[in-house]
Amino acid sequence: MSTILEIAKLANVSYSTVSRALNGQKGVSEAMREKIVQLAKELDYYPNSSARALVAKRVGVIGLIIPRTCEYTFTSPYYSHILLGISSMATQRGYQLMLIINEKNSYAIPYHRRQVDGVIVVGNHYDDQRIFDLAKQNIPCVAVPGFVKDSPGNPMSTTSDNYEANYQALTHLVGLKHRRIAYILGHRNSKYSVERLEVYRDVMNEHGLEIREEYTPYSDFSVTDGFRLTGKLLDMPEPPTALICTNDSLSMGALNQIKARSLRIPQDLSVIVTCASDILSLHEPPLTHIHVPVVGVGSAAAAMLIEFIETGEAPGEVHAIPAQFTVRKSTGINPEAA
Amino acid sequence: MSTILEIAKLANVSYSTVSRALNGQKGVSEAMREKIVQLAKELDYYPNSSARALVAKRVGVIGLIIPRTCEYTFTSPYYSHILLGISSMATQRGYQLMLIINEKNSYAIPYHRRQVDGVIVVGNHYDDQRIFDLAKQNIPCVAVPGFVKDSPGNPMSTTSDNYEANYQALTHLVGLKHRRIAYILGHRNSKYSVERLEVYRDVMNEHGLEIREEYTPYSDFSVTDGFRLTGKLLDMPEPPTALICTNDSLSMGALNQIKARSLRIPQDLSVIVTCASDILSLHEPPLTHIHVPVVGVGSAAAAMLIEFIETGEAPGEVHAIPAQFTVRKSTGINPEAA
DNA sequence: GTGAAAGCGCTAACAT
DNA sequence: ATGTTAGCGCTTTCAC
Repeated sequence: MSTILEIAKLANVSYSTVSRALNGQKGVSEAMREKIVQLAKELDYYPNSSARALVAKRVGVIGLIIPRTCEYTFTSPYYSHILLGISSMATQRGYQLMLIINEKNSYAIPYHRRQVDGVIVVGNHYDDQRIFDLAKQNIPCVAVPGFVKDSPGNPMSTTSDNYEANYQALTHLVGLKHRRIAYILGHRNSKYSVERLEVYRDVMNEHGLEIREEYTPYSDFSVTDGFRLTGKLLDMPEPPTALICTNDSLSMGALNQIKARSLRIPQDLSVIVTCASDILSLHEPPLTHIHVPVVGVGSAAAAMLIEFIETGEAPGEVHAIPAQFTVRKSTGINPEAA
Repeated sequence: MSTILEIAKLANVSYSTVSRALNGQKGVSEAMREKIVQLAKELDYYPNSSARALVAKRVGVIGLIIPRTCEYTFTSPYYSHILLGISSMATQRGYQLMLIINEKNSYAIPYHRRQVDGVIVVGNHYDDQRIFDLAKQNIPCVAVPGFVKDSPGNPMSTTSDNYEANYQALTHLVGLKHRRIAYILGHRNSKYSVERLEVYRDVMNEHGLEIREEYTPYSDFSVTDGFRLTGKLLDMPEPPTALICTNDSLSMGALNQIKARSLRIPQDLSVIVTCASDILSLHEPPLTHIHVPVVGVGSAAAAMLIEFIETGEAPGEVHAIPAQFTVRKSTGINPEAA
């Protein structure tokens, strides 16, 4: 494993010149720079990051904290796409990611050991006090996909703004004469469920439609629950004529159920799916959908954190990226109203 | 951020004494050690890992390489459980994990920069030459879940041994008088598909049963494909009376399809699922299954790599952990033979 | 049992 | 344009 010193010897210069040349600083003749760069290539030289970190007081690593409660993170397209976003931004800005799964102790330790320059906490469980401790200790930190309440003590966060897109989606259904609209939500405590239910109520009230609690069931976000709950909704004496699901997995389960019953979309049932990934993009008919920009949420989180690490300034406490509503072929006029 | 020096001052000793005390080395009086440890706690001291790495020539970090082709890694229970295994072993042995997703250049760079002491490559695509380059450069490296051919040039790997468990499973079905047995495989190029098909042929031949290619379809490993292919199998003029699926997702899709058609398990169809996770563990009836010990495969990979990093000795080139076959209630006598 | 000093590989301020 | 030097925080000889 070659060092700067060997290059210096071969180039017949001091090693500080080599350092300058390799770091693109001025004060080196072009000829010498080329010679050194060439030599570095030949010797298969790479700078030792520990040595560099020691003097720079920066390691160029971001800690990705996956709380225990989020082990399922990996299995959800939602979270895996957030990770992709974080990862691509980190790479682009020259940072590495350190994976911290199931940390039993304080989330601050990797920072104290100077293994990371800051952390991104994946998860929105605001009962995990350790997330707030980070902010209190002034450790560079972004929570994603954020919290419901963004009180002053909260860390920075990035998230998606789902109100407007959902408002459009529900209004679209009402415009198609649907009156019995179901919305399969996620966990009862999730930010997203709270948010979605709020829009649902707003739109229904606005149009003087009845709000039935059984039309907005909570779920565990899974394919299976999507399948099960859709079945339950369709088995009601007065089944909904339109259905929205709150994430990819639920949507997939719902579509399976509908297919299983040989119901036609949108003739028998209008469906709007929410998607973070593209696993539903090939569905026939093309789906009217709400696209949640999670890759963007992830990359925004990384960008925000890096900004803070490098400048010490928080670019706003919360960064919300709007979801997009797109009409395609899975929604149609309510058959009962035709 | 406090250093060893501050502790030394407060304790009125030199900083080498502090280092000894904190690292549990002998040559420090018990009284002094306690005083120093106490002081460290009060000052919220943590050793700077870069400084330590610089002298130790070890960083205590393992690189987790997720090739581009494995982005779906995160969404598959199979892979996410491997990650859990790797992660828990790494933690236990005091190593951190660095996530390297979608690396465009050589996989060797993080090692050359001394950011990691070795790498685990997740994936079994033997068309990725960069995996073999690692081994050639003598970089500590384990591939998981391994390759089909383990020729001398291959890196170390850990994997699951599925022959025996599948042999038992298929023999179990034959014993229940099934003659038309379907096996939904994974990708055509996957190690697992090759392996499974081999057992399938062996067992069928052994019992003089006809091998029909349409009973062993390839898939993309997904829930959707499990659903679709099961439908296709059941729609055949001579549908199978027993079905095995090669992973969690396919199994889930298959069960959805079977439920969708209101077929009874095992009266109408015997089913054996393959599972790495516990997402199917609550199914009714309880499923006869092949458990693939992927968490173990992951932790074995990490253990193997760490062993190699610390001792320089390869603990065998391939480490295969046997899968387990368990009979429960989802398999029964072939109704046509009753 | 404890201290002094060298050195890990690098950057950066200060000389020349 | 290039060299010299100090120092980042730590471990580890080698003295005493």
